[in-house]
Amino acid sequence: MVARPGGVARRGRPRSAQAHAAVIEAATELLLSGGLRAATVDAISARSGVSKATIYKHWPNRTAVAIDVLAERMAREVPLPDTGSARGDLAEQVRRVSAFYATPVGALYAQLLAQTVVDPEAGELLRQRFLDSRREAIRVLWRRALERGEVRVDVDVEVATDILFGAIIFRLVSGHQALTPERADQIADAALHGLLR
Amino acid sequence: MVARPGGVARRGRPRSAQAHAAVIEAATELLLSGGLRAATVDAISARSGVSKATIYKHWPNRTAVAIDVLAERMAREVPLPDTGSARGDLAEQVRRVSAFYATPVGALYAQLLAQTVVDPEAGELLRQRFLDSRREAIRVLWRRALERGEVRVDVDVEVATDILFGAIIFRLVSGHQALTPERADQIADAALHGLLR
Amino acid sequence: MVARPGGVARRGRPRSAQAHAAVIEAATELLLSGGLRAATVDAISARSGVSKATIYKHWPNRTAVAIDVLAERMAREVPLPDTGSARGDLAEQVRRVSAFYATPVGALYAQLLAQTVVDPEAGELLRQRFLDSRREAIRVLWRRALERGEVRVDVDVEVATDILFGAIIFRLVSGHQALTPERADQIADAALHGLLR
Amino acid sequence: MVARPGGVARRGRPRSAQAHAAVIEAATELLLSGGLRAATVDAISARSGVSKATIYKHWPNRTAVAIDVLAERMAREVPLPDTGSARGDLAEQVRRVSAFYATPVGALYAQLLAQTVVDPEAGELLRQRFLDSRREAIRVLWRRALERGEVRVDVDVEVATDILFGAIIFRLVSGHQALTPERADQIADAALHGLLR
DNA sequence: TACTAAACGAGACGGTACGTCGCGTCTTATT
DNA sequence: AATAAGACGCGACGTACCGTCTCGTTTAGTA
Repeated sequence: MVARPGGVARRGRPRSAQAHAAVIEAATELLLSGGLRAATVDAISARSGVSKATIYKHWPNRTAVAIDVLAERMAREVPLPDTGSARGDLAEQVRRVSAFYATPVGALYAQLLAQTVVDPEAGELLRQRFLDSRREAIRVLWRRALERGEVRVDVDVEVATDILFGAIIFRLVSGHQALTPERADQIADAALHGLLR
Repeated sequence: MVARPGGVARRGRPRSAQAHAAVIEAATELLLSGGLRAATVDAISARSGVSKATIYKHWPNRTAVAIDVLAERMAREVPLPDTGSARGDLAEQVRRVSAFYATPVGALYAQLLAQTVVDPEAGELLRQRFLDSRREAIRVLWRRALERGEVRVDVDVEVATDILFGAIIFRLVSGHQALTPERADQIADAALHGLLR
Repeated sequence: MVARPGGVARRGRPRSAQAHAAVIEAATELLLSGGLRAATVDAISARSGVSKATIYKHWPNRTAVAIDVLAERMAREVPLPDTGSARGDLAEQVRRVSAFYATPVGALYAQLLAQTVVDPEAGELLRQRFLDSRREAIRVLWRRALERGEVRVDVDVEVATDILFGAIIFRLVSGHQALTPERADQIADAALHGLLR
Repeated sequence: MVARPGGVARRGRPRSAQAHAAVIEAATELLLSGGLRAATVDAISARSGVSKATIYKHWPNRTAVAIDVLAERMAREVPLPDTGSARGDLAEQVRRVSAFYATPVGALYAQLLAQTVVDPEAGELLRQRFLDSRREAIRVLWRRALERGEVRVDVDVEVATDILFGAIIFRLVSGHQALTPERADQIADAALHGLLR
């Protein structure tokens, strides 16, 4: 039998990994073009050619699909910096994260964060698949800075993380002002001022 | 005859203030007991005795009703402090806001903030009816502090606001740790450390 | 001051004949262009500039307005024939009625007849304002024919009327075939064949 | 594998015959107790336990459901007569149809006929699912009578059908007089008088 | 010339039903 | 035995008319 033009998936049994990838791809496109709203299970199914039942076998709900899309993108696009100084590393990380959030994928993160509040299970999932590893990365930077004696000993690392990134998240979520690189620098400066020795 | 204060005389039967109030009351109850999810237009209509059509004449959608509920509560429950010092006022405000967010109504705010991201119109409305006035309150405190020479001149008030409340919002929205009064104090301390002279 | 015909002098502002006429005109336009469906009270009000409340003071419901429109048109457009023979008169009347029903106003009649079945009050009204006078006209023709000895004595006039016009109504209402003049003639011929001596 | 009788094998879950039947049953009850008015889609859904969405997948609107109810009843309750003579068959059929229309289901037919006029799509459906087969039955009787030489050759079968049943329909729809068996006989007699040789 | 009562336009109101959408589950035929 | 196709119950959406009900504004007749 001749292969189909365009490499369209064949129907039938041997398709599991392929179906998974097709869903992620279709979901990514929908999420980037129309946001979380547009990525309905029906739409993903129609676009990917994967049946709804199969999607529900791979993920518990549509939010979980979106979280997978986000986690994959974030890991790929925002690696940890190492500039040699705590101030430099932390400021650079704020800048990178801020830049990432300004992209369409960043907007997706805000939408997922939002979903979290209404749907606790999605929240747990988002934390597991995404947030925890990001916070852990900050803990590494902070520990490094502590060893170098660059930061205040009396400030908890969790509080520090909240302060450094909370302002950015706030801006991202509430949308009262744009999240420009300049703003990100100002925020990093002012926040670090209270955290460094 | 004197023209009405603030407007032309409207023709036709005026909107029923009673219906409006009944909707707000029913919505409040539903929001507090079941969150944003439970406050469907059908449910509000059934509980308030106000018809769906009327609700849709007063508000564009259910989110707008919830925003009105929130705005009313927040205005009533979180007045501006005046302790005599900038540090005191700002720290006290962070504490109050944080305490408010820990209540069921505060949880509602998080849910609305969430909705905002998915629904830009709701975002605009939330900013108009709620956020702008809260931020304006902070600006007043900041200006007072500037006059007293207590805060850094080179920090923009918008950045300061983001830092002071962003961390709280972050915690509220992402739910990685509980928002206790102690945490609120720590956050206020560390953040203010970077903002005061 | 002259006493009003048939009534006490009424206090207050008299009913506006102009409003009445405007409603009839707007309703006629709506009925002819979009049928009974389109002639909603809201639409009539908007088009005529007469308020809904006023319309409901002049008529009990929208069907009553349509009946008035129909009655006025029918009376104006289909007078009784007098050709000199029973066969001629009756056949001519079948032809005229049939031609009238083929017009847009005739279609309206079918729609009202239909409404009748669902809404008994409308049925009573339609019979009073419209049907009774039409049937009475046939009775006159029939009596004339009886005197001339042209029709069967053993056939009840009501039955005769049903047969003569029922076929046309059937066609009009069920729409299985068009109501052409030729068909009307054929129907008149075949039906009269069973009624004449 | 052998192709299915009358069609290609359909993919996916087949439509539930059970749901279909439940809708028909619930609709029948509602129609008989409260007429076309009472048979709203919401009510049918509630009574049958079948969701609105499913009902709308099986039928385009509520009128179509009622038409199916009617067609099923009529086919079951009014079989074609065969008395041996054309006069007998046709007269008997007029009597049977007339008796059927006098029942609550008959009243439903009138209401549907009514709906038809306002809603052309419903009209087409009613003709397809109901009227055409009834008229075909008459054509069979007429042909049989023609072969026996009992009816006039110069009368079209469509015209004959209109005359025989139009009077009954007229009475049914306009409600000017009751549709008694005696009247039905008189109508059959007078009408046939003009159609027989 | 006022007064007053009814009718008026504008439009809000409670109510009922509409037809649609998305969810997450299920059933059948296919491969 | 995993899939695609797609039907299903559920619940909510936002809209359309219905007929009723305020409002503030004419418009005549009455005092």
